[in-house]
Amino acid sequence: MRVTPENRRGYAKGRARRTEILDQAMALFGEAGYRGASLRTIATRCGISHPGLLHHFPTKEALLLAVLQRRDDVDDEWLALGVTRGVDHLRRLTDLAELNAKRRGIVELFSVVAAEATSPDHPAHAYFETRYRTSVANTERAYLQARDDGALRPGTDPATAAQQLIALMDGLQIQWLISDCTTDMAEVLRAHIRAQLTVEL
Amino acid sequence: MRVTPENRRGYAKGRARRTEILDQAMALFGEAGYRGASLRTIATRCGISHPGLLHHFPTKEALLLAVLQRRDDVDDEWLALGVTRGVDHLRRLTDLAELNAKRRGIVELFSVVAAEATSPDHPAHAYFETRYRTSVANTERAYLQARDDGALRPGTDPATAAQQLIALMDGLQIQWLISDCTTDMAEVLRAHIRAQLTVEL
DNA sequence: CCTACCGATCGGTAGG
DNA sequence: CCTACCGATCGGTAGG
Repeated sequence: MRVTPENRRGYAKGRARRTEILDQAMALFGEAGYRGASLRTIATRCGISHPGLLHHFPTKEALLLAVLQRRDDVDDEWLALGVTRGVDHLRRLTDLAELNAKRRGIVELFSVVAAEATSPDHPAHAYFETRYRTSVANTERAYLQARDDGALRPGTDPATAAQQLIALMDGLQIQWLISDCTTDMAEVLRAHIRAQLTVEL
Repeated sequence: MRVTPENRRGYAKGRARRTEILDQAMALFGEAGYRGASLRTIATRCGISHPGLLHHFPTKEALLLAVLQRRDDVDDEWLALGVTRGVDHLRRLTDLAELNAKRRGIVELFSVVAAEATSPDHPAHAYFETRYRTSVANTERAYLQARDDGALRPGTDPATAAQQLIALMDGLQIQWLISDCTTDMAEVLRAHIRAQLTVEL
């Protein structure tokens, strides 16, 4: 197919529409959960009909997975996985908590859908299973590197510390959401990590 | 009304039915969340029709609140609130995690519904708001008592430690559920608390 | 991208 | 406790 100005406009429009759908879907999945969100509501917020939405994403399930995948891509890039290491990586995680405190929608999305997805038949079950495994593994690697750098307090087990840190982040998000954002997630996280280190965070 | 054998049997039967409904509702709310659970499914599992269920609990919302309240009553009694104090109370919380590892349904119920209830319009929103506040307050009191007993490591702030411990318990439950019960919740909790104490846990 | 529709399911009520 | 029903809403499809 020849690339004419019309074609380019058409593709750009389609991409913009897809992005708008993903944004609105993220917000509603966060507010109402996957089960509680309806395609009609998402579509209306985008100014289209719900069969119009299904033209871009064939099923509700595909839409959810696209939303989750996009958020992960953005956050993984922001975390600079593979670049930062050791204590730097741990600090980066507290920075992420600080950033998340300005993005209620994203925090809602992951908190609510992760809880839903503990059911084995939930469409995002496998996604979150993998996500937790890799999150804990990445964090354990950071603790191991911190130990190699002599920054880890003796008696701190990297594997246990990794499970703790990921659990703490998730639990704090729930508290932050239910307490109407009065919990200082980043500061509570930093206090936890500081107690594990022999160096400044 | 005179207490005849017939009355007693009638009341006992009603109580037994109510208990069965609460048990089945707890299980399904945990599996599917509040929004995802239907009164018809709960009723069928009890061997009655869904209008039959609504004879015992007037609305779905009332049923949810009754389920949550009953679990809290049982757990508060088990925790022996007001009896155990200081380090004993912290140990009691790790014992609760150990007990919960044998009660997947209850863990699911609180994890899934708490996440749902972060929405301000969720029927259990106020319930969880209060629940978190009192849980954190009770835990902070235990840390303060531990400090008075000279059992708390210097530099550990009781208010922060309380937020951490509650968040850790909630986050570990999610990990435990999604990892198909391979996470050792109680042991990870104990490692966290030990690092804060100058005495044995 | 639309309108119009499908069958299924929801919480709750009427009336017994 | 039941049957029978209400209006609303759901995800998805037909057909254009």
